[in-house]
Amino acid sequence: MITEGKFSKGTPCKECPLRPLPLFRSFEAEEIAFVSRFKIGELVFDSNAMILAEGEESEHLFTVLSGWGFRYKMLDDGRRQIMNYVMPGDIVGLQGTLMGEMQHSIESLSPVVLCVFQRSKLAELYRCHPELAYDLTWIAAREERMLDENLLSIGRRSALERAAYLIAFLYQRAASLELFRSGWSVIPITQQHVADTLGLSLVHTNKTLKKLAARGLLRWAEKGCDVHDIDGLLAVAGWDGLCEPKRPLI
Amino acid sequence: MITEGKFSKGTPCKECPLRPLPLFRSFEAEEIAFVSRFKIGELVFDSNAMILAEGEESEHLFTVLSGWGFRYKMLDDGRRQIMNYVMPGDIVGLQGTLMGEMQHSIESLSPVVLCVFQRSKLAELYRCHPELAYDLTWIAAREERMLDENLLSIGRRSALERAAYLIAFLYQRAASLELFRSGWSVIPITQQHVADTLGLSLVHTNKTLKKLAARGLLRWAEKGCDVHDIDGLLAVAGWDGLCEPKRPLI
DNA sequence: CGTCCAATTGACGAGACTCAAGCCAGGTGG
DNA sequence: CCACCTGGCTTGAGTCTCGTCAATTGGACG
Repeated sequence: MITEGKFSKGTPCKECPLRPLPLFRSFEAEEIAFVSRFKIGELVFDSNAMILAEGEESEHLFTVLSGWGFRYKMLDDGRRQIMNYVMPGDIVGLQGTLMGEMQHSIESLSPVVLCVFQRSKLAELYRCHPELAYDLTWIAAREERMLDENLLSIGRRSALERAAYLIAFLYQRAASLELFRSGWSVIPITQQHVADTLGLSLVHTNKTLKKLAARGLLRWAEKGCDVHDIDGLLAVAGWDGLCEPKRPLI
Repeated sequence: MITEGKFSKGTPCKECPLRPLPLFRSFEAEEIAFVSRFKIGELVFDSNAMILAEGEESEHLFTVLSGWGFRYKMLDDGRRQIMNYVMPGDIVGLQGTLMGEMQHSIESLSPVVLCVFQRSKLAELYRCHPELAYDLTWIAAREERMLDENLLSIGRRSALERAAYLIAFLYQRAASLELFRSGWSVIPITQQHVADTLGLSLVHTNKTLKKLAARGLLRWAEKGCDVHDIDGLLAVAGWDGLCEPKRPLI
């Protein structure tokens, strides 16, 4: 379960596989040059590894280069709530970097590669690269927006709507990152993850997902959820779908 | 219900009544001078006024100078979820400023005064005042942290725990702003607000609050919730309480 | 004195939880 | 190669939390 990440030098930012995606805004050569100096290497994790733990003081700031993970908190008695999922391009450890101690944990759902940034250079980023500083705030505001949607879902949607919303949400985020190019559109989570995201029990989550499957909207596959009918899911959730403008990337 | 705010010139930032509070970090004269130029006036709202509406393009950025409000989203059929509450020192409209359209609405719970900032000067803030830019990111991260706690609560705590958590949370935030100096510690919300925050029905919320009242932890007063035993509430919620370091203020 | 809003209360049903088994695939060790 | 184990999915039964409906109270206000 808990694995230390392996450190390596990694790819230079100039050749970053994410930047060319249409999802991300374009970058000045100067910005990329700074980010290159900001980045001190990469960390590689297996599936089901603890990437960051609540209470930890994260020395660094990270960007997800590849893979899936999830961000969660736990109560003392073991109840777990998943707050959000992390995917390529997402920033990880910002809270810890800004405010000291991490208030949540992050685990991987698949092999994950993180870009590691030097915390001490953060001040330089704010001083010398206001556009990137702005981007950091923007990314924090984006996370807030996702949390708002999630909260709306858990607080006010029925179990069926919630489940449909979650799967549609994850599908759309992954699709916009072109993670499904291989033909398969499988989201690498277990039903326990779904339950802990939706605030439901595992048993009831299972029965709810069955209903969505019975309508032909999805199928539970070997290693996750296979989406069959994204429009159907959106309709059940009563959700317009993700509408993301071009995103920055640190 | 819906009221247009009234605009006025307002107090100069040098004499801001919030800054001297021990809760906020100290500021350089230069920073205050910039913020003074950044601020273009004040907006005053009555109780129960719509401060910002979902879908609106907010022309400006705001800081709450005084009063209480709440931030919420609605589903098409009228179900409402309150995401968080806004209190003095909180920034309002950042999402709208950064990303265009507002994705949530804000209403006042009491008379509210907002400081109005010129959106067009935001770039200058990032260019010339990296510490303030950093503060903006910090504040966004703080909001995220509150949302995380809230999500944990709604997803995984029982109705009684949730209610205790919410009241304790609001009480502590208000106390740290010294809003209760007058002797009264009344949180100006209705049970409908509590219900819409906790994701419960009004009836069940009422019964839950009665249980807390029966234990002597609070009392429902004329115009809100009167906290009697904050430690008792924290204990029921299984929560350590707010632990906030010195905060920035824009 | 009526009206309105918020709080309250009781009755009843639906949705969600817990408990308890069973199933199936993949991995491991003999 | 097979027996065993484990993790994740499935299912049924019984219980309880929580939602809905409906009616009432009580204070504030005109």
